[in-house]
Amino acid sequence: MYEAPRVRFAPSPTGYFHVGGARTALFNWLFAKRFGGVFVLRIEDTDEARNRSEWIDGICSALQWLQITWDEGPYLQSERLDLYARAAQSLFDAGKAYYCDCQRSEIDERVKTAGLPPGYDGFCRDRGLEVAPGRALRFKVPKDGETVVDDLVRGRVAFDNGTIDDFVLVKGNRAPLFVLANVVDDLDMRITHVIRAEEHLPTTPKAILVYEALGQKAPQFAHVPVLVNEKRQKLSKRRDRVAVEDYKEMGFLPEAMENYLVLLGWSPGDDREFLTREQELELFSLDRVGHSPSFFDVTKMLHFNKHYISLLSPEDLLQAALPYLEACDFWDGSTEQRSSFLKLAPEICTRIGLLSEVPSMVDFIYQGQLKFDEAAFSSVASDKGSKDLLERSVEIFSSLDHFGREELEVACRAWAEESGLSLRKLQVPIRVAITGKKIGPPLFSAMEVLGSKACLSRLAELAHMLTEAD
RNA sequence: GGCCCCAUCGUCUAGAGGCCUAGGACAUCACCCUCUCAAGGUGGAGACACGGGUUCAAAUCCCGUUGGGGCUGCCA
Repeated sequence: MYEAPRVRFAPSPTGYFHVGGARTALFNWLFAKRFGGVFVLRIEDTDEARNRSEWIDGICSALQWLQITWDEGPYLQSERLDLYARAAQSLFDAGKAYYCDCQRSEIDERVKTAGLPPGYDGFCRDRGLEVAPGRALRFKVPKDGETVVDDLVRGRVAFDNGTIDDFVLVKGNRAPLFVLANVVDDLDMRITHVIRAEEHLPTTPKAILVYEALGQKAPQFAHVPVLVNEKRQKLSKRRDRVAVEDYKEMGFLPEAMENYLVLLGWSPGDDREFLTREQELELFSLDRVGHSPSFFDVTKMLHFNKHYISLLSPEDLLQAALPYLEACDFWDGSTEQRSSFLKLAPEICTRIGLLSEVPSMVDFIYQGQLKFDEAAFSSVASDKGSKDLLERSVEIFSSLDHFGREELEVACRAWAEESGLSLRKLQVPIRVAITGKKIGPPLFSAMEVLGSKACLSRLAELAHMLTEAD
């Protein structure tokens, strides 16, 4: 369908990696890979406020984390300035652009007194100004006709040239602006398809005009809908949680985030939601991209995360949870610790939504001095039967030949039977004694992993504490 | 203000004129399962913004209205 397209993802370094950017990058990547094309990474750092190497590293590592790999780049626009300067010069020489020394305030004032709509009034268009410090280079937009964007997702969008101001190509300090650098680079990098957020649609006719002025053919455009917040506004750093890094830190798995993101504005056309990369590659197409903005819904993304976490092998869960474990003072990463973690892993991977929840599920195994959840402790303490239950449990468990989950369960069921208590009721104080909490992995598995010695002493200890409290 | 885009359950979406008394998923509610919590299972509630056309037939096509959003910078 498309022959070896060349696409690019061209983020501007802002100090964090925006989820909307991640989605755009993903669509570009999928499109390129689907048709055997090339994915180029280009950093748009022409604005001096946006060029810091650690920000660029941040973009790269976030992309890598999401498994979005680039074939070329990262190219830095800040290192390609001469290219833009040459293009600007040729535009000026051809009479397609002119220098302007107007200050913003002057323009605003003129426009206001003339009762014109806000924007540039073309004051310098015919003044024949030469290049000089402080003078910006503006593009001479044709007065008549229209510029059409044949958008791959939106169809034909026409703009009246009369509504487009003479925009700035090069700043007074010689720095190129977005439209210029963007066009020059897309040309130089032989980009065939520009897949980007819809917010760029209104500036696309400007870009097309520049391509034409340069005597070149414009690439194909595809504008994908933006991501919005619950108030349906474009996601912004100020008011919304937009950094991919934040979600990584919260404990989202990259595959969960990627899978969630691909479904924002695109669908495979059937009821499938959990998709592998292979399936996405097989199914992705621009004409299945929707036209309306999507709400970035963390709750639904959490659902994907739960799913992918539940699929993790014990080893993979450990690996993924390591950063959270290592932040805990009880974790030393010893072989013993790892092996008991691995034993309990199958029980915890269906019980958490975020990797950051892992420590609270396993901490009881590693704490020398068990930390009790306050509410859990007081609910056990307030129940008069707790102490007897605990003392009795020590007797029962210490007589076991083998301290395994099955034996523990059999013993407890028999005990419940004879005492007339439900298994559910009976396990409450035991669970709190063992794990310090009311919720957690299945009790008998937890006990098996902890081992008989520690279990028995914790049981006795809590019983003792309740005695003292009396 | 001007230009542009958008419009199916609360949310993400399926739907490319009859298959739609509109399907799925998340969230939500109920029930089942159950050693806690999850997971899983079953079921419920829940949408074509409005008004005109076109057509034998419209969620699907056209026009308008309304609503939302984006752009309008010597940011990208």
